[in-house]
Amino acid sequence: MSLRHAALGLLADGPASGYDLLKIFDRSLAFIWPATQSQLYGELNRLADDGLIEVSSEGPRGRKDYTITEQGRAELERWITDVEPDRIRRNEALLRVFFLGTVGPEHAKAYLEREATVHENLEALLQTVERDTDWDTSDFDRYGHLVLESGRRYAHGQAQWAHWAATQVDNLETNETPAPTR
Amino acid sequence: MSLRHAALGLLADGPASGYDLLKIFDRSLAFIWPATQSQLYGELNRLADDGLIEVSSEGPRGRKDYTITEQGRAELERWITDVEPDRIRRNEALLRVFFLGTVGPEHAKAYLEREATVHENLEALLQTVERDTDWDTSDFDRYGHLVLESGRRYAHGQAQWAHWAATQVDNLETNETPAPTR
DNA sequence: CATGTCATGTAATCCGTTACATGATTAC
DNA sequence: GTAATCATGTAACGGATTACATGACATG
Repeated sequence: MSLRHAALGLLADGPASGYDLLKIFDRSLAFIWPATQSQLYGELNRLADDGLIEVSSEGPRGRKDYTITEQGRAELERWITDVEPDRIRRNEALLRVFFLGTVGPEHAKAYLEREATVHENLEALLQTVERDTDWDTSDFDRYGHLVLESGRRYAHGQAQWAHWAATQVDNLETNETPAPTR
Repeated sequence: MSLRHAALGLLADGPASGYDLLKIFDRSLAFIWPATQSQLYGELNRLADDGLIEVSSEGPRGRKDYTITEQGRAELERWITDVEPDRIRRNEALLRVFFLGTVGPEHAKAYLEREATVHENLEALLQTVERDTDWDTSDFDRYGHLVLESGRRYAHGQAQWAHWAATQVDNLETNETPAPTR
């Protein structure tokens, strides 16, 4: 139930509509926790039903501004400090690596070099975002900045790993017991 | 549909039953692509219905050994080389970081140090697995070894990041425009 | 007045998790 | 004979994705 708490967390920074939250999602949380429009609107209704947020004003075009309640703040803190995070890290790109033996060394190396490029591009993108953003406007942005740095390091590390892994392929395929050099 | 291809990939290494695959999952793919028993058995039936695998022998206790078909091998290769991997990387622990401003600097630092510890433990665990495993028995294991190294580097990097992030908290909270030192 | 943006909602489908159910065979 | 392990399956539920639907308001 993380989307629930993501929405709650955004509303802890101030009132907003579903539409507002969606835009914030797309340029921040989406990297770490994507959410679709349907999903968000549904969750906001459920949060309101449960008293964790409430409609604080209604605007034109059916707009509803939500405000977090005391109960909502308590639930958010509980979630952050008392609930052990789920450590599941599904990764389709790494899953494929297990099976690279079935496509032959050339395809395998090409796959790994492509992974390197993808992550180099990601690192470059994150660096651009880092430069072009004012990180000092809210707690949300200040802490978001730390998350971005985590992503940058991850992208950098994965790119390096992929280059290294590509150099290992020939060792693996010739079946000389590898003792791989890190 | 990654579980589908994960099962296909395991069967590319040789025939096995759902029960066998489940055990292999638990000590290899589960880190990157967890799957439950129900899910696997269901998927194997669907793969057989679609002609990508077939029951090659039936043993005691209703055991069914599956073998990958030519069609299945073709589909596996197509998936690895032609299908762009999904890049979604949901991470509940990092999601919480966005909201650390709501719990105060002490809780925030404690949270980040705990993340550091968790990842240090993970790195240690992966190092143990690395030492205690014979990686040279199949292509699956040889390439799995590369995946493990990716995980080890990730755990190491996240731990370092978390320590660094913890040192940044005071800067952020005193609202001195940070210019954080990497 | 037409197009774009704002704004919310519903329905179908798929994937994943949890729990339950059942029975055969092996080892002590 | 009874407990552990082998072995497969079903059902209920919840979360996520995609597609569809609808309409108000603003801009040129």
